[in-house]
Amino acid sequence: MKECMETRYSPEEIEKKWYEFWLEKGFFKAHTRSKKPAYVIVMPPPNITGMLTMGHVLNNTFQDIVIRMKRMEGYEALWLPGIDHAGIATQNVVERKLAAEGKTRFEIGREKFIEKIWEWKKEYGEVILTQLKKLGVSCDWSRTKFTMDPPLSNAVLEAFVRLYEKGMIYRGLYIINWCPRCTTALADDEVERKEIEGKLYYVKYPLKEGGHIEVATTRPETILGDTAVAIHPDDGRRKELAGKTAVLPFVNREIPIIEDGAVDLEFGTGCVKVTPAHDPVDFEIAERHGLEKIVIMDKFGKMNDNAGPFKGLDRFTARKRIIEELEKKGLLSKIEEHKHTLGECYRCHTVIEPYLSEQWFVRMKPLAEKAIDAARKKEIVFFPQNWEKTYYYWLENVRDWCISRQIWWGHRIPVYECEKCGNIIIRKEKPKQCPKCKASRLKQDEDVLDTWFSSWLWPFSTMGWPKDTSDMKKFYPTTTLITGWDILFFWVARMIMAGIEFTDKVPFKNIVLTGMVRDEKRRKLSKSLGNSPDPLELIGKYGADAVRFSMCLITPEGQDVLFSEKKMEMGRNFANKLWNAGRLLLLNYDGKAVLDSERFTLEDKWILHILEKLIKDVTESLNGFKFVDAAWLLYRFFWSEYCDWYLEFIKDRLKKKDEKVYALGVAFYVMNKFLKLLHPFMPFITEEIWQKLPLKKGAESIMVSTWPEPEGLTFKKEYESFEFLKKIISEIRTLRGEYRIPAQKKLVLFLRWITSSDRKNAVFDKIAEIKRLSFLEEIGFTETPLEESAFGTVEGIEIYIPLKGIIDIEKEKTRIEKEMNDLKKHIIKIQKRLENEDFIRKAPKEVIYENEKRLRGFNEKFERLKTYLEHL
RNA sequence: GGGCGGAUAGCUCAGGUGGCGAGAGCAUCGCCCUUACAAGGCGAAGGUCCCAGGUUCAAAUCCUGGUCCGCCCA
Repeated sequence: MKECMETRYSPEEIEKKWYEFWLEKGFFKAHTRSKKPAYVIVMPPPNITGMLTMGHVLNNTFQDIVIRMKRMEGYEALWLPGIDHAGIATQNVVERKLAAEGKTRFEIGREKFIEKIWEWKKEYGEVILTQLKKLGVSCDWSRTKFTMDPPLSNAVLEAFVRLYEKGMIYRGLYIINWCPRCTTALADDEVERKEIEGKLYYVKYPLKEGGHIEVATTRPETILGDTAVAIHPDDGRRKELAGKTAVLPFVNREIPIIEDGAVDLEFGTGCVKVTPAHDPVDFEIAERHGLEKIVIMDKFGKMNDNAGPFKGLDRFTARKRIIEELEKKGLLSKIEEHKHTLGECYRCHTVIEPYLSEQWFVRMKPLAEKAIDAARKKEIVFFPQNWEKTYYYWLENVRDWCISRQIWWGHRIPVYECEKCGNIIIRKEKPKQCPKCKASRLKQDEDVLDTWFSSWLWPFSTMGWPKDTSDMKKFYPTTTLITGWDILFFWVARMIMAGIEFTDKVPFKNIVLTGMVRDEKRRKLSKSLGNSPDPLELIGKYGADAVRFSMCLITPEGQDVLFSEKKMEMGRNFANKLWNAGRLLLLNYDGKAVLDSERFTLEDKWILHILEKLIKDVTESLNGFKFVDAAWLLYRFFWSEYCDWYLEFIKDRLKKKDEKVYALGVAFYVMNKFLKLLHPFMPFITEEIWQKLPLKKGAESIMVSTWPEPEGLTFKKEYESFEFLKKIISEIRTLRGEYRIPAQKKLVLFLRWITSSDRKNAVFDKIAEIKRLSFLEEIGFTETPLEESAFGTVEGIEIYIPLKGIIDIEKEKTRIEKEMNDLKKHIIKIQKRLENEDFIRKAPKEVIYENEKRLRGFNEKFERLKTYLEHL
């Protein structure tokens, strides 16, 4: 009943088949009634507008690895998926779609527009989740959540009301970051700063008292909103200017010259114009000096009534015109090249305008303190640990969070104003009447909440909070969060704050921060650069397993990944190797394989010994979220040990009827454990092979089988003997290579024992295998050195390959001399060390012993090479 | 300006608490279609461990300073 297997692994149908199987069996589902301990991961919800990127591939692979491993370890493993409504991004997408139809959202109105977004969401909103399935992720899809689902929306309103009632939310008129394209406020961390080669304009303001005062600015258009000029109180050079009055060009406003410590003496002329409604620093100066704050732009960044002659111009056009006009008036004294940073909207990359407006804010200090405490007390742990410092730094310098957004898509702020008496009511549901004056006309705040204001509740809003649901009881707090470091502040830190604030618990214990995926030139992957591969194409071409495994192999812990498609071949080739190893076993299997410790051979014990170590090492690496380490351990074990040595070695036994079943017994045993260790990385192919081979032990699927544990099958002595055999075989192969002797040319070879050794037995027992693996006709033994032979030496043994007529004496001499030179260097180094009295006195005994042993080995080898050279 | 991280083979990276003949993968160069696998096998070559000091019996590893390169925050 041999199954047919192609010589090449083709993943496509196999992946589809097993994913359907797992879904059908409900293996991804987690149960609240389970007695098993919970292990929970909540997926960082991708945007509904999102398409799968390599970044998603990377961190969802990591999440899947952890959750699959923990499931196999016997946890009630829950991986909860979901998507995020992504306020600004989604609104932009649907607005663009409307624009294509020649409409704007204002024309169709708020209600209709939101309807459109829901329609859009229905059609495209879950595309990314479908794409994720192709990757093989084992999420509990029955629990898929969306931030705008009624229970999650309820959680958002609940959080808002609670914070408001505690006095932690306030409304105020402040400078915020304004995106004139999205026409909304943004939080500080939603602004991306870019350094640009800009210009610094030096402008003269006439003084009422006569003369001028010169200021420098990068934004001349804001002149129109100036309400003062400031100098530094310690500025001796301009002391006499203080208290005088400047007259603004264009609008002829008289503004005072004031003194304020915030002025940078070194910058520009040392005098700064103060525009309180368009600059955060100037705003503070204005607060200190009681200055007027004049807004000069509308929400689209167009100059307003306060801009006098420039009214109606876009802010950048206004800048140009103002420069021209200043020049005409002779008020522009010079323009300098000037490097400075500019804020951009992180969603649409429009230049941010600092803008005075009324917004809602969350007081962050009290929340941040508790979040810092939690980390200090190790209630949360970062992987890699370094991120802890960044986390502290941000929280220690956190500013209040602007949470209102002037868009339509999102959770509308639950604030109602009585149209009659102006009373403000904060409530989850719209009140029927004003509790104060009983009027029934109440108007809800137009704004919606920042999307992150719903995301920060994600670990518990997805579990049904504020209700005390069975999910909350069983699965909250969650165990591990895996996400990119770029949203440490946006999201991770805020979730910790929210968790502590609303549930009294940190929302997760482990925080694993992955690097960003970049191209080989270290550039971020982006659509506009065209360096962003389509993960689905990659999966189609190489297989999901290969993409997953390759990404693990190439992603250094906590660092950015340099992606290139070529690297996907590593995983694909590995999958093929795995496939063919499975094929080899299957081709030899006649329905009988027996694991019998009485029949273990040297190579059996060797492979079992290193398997034992592999199990420990892989488990440990994964528990420390060191995915690269674990992947390479698996790669090397399987390819360089199991395939290259073990399977090659047992081929002789596979040909013998009475030994075959026992060899297969061990081969299958090791394969079974190995496939399980690999399964979290390559779920599909491991399932396929596991199902094909006689490996099943009471489980329907490898994904619900048990995680391997060390079983005490250690054989130190046999391990070393086998390593010795490997060295002999390698040495012979090296000699062959040196003399370019092709494998077809069978050689006769002589071994000479230098020291009697218990390893002799190992060699005698495995003569057949040694012969086969180093392509020898015959192995003989000799008491004395042989002439005209290629020579090699391994520990207590000398190797001679008679090469009469073939051997090039001069070449051989050079080779041996080079080897002797290298050896001599090391010998001298160790000798010196051992002759050093301080070393003998101070170094640990083991180190001294090790050095002595190594020196003996080197010397022995050196002497043998020397003798050989003399005989040449 | 403040903070964090990095510099090891041509490239990308490993090298907890000091002690290895300094490793891997890819790339390179030989030889081989040896009945699991050419997406393969066997072998080789390739290093001033960024620089300068210091600590130590001993430094790629620890300390100080410097150079260069990333990133984050003002």
